[in-house]
Formats: sequence, C-alpha cells, structure tokens
Amino acid sequence: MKKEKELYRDFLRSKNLKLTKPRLIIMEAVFENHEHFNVDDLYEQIKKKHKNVSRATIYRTVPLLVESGLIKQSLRCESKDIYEHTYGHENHLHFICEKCGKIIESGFNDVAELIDTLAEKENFKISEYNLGARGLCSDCQ
Amino acid sequence: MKKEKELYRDFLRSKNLKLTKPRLIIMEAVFENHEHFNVDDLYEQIKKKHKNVSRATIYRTVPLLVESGLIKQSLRCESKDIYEHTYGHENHLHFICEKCGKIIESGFNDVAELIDTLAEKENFKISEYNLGARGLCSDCQ
DNA sequence: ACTTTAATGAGAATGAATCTCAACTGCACA
DNA sequence: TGTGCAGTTGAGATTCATTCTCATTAAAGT
Repeated sequence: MKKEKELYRDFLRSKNLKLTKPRLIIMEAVFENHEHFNVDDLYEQIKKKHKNVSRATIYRTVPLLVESGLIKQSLRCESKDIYEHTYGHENHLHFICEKCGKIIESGFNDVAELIDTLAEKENFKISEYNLGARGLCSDCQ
Repeated sequence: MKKEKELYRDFLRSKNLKLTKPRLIIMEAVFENHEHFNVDDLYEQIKKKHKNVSRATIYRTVPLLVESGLIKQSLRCESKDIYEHTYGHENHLHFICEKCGKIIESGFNDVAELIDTLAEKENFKISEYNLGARGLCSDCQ
C-alpha cells in the first residue's frame, strides 16, 4: 500500500493534478480489499467511513487510477464496468462461468508471449491485454 | 447466406420460436455486409429498406442470433455493445487502437490451443474465446 | 493568509438497453 | 381457406450506469 500511494502521488504530480482528500480516500478504498470491483461497490464501501464522497467524484477518479496504471478495466458484469488491480498483480486471464458468474483466474505468461509476437507482426504496441473465455466452470457443467 | 438462413430457421424451430418477418429482416441485415456492428447500425440499415422494424425488436432479436451461434458479442465501443459474425469466420483476436479505434484482427490458433490447456487444468469448458489487447496501431504510435 | 485555479457534491441530463401492453401475426388444425 | 391462440411486435415509457453542470470549496504556490 505504501508503494501504490507513492506511485499515485507521483502520477498526479506529473499531470499537475491536485492531491485532494477525495482522491486519497478513493484510492485507499480501492486498495483496501477488492480484487474486482465496480463504482457502486466503491461508493458503498467509502460511505461507511466517510460521508460526502459523491459518486460523480468516484466516476471522475477511477479513470485516473487506470491511467496511473494501478488498476485496469476488466470485464463488464451486470452491465456495469468493473475494474481490477494491476499493480503488484501478475497479468492473468479470466475464465468466466456463464451459469454462476464465477471468475477463475489463470496463468498468462506463455499466452502473452504468443500475443506479443502477433502484435509485432502488425506493428501494434500493446498497452493492455484483454484475455479470457466464457464457458462453464467445473461445478456448473 | 443460404446456410446461415437455414441454421437460423432450424434454431428458431428447435426453440419453438416463430419465423416472423422482422426476424428474417434483421438476420438478412446482419449478413448483408457488417463484420462488426451495433444495434444502432442495424436499425439505420434496416430503416432504409423496411419501415417499421423497431429498435426494441432488434434488441430482442440480436440475442437470438447470438444464441444460434451466428454472431457473438465482441468488444464494446463508444459504450455500445458490438457484435461480430462467427459463422464462417475463423476465430481471431482483436488489437484495438486506443487512439483511432481501428480494430486489427490477427491469427488465433496457437493462442487458442494454449488457452485450452489452461482451461483443462481448471476443468473449465470454454464456449467462447474473448481475446484481444488494447494499444496503439502502427499509424497512431 | 491570499489568490488563483482546479476539484467537489448534488442533482440534472444523457443514452443504451429493457420493459409494458395493446394490437398483430405465424402456424397448427379444422 | 378460415379460425383461434400463443408468441411477437411497435411505440413509447422506464430503468439505470455514466456523464455533465454549476455553484461552492479547497489545494498549493506566493
């Protein structure tokens, strides 16, 4: 959590953005526990400790966290955008169960390597992988 | 187009769904040209030839086309769901340019194989791959 | 402290997707 | 070919995530 905070500070400074209370509260909430979360989750979680952080501010701050590389947009779920940590987390791919909604994370490195070579062929510079598959988990088959 | 139509017919029959005029019009529009499309594209395209196919009906019909295996949900773009053909199209992965929005399609088989083995480990039955990466295309770098 | 300028909160606005319901239409059967 | 009925449709209303507006507030350099 120490490192994340510093990275975030540096990012804001580098963009001439102010280190405001809401921005800190939101980033702390993000790193408190969630692996995957959406804006609503965040809002509810923050409301418990701090009054007066509005949804609008969360919607405005999340893209900053994405841009800073601390989180990234992940799958959509129940027609909400959902996000996941990237800092300190290995890249991984998602298997999403179509029946129970469970998300299984799996290794990644070999896949990424393969995709890198494909991207190279197209002269495409990858900034973010988006890899997964839908189907049925072992419980639901 | 012959085959698609038959598959669609069979699918509807197998589900005890009626082969109505709007359902035919929509499926014909889908297979007329688009590689990638959203509901709005479809609506505009259909309006040119046929009056009176409502958006609601398109929203109701697209999931049928998905379920029948003729199309699948693809990336989201401009906060709209977008779809792509699957019937008669090799699986592929998408490189999406974050600047100009261009979608580059690239090979797939090796990646799919790799992912299959990962899925096997988790005892997960894949029904649909979802593979891509965001970044910058050669023109936008 | 003061000033400037960006950031915030609250609620209004937007817009894709879904729902409602009266009118309509495939389609099975006579 | 006509009849009945359950599934479908069109049009507009509704929902709900996300974005916008704007008056108020608060960082941060001086």
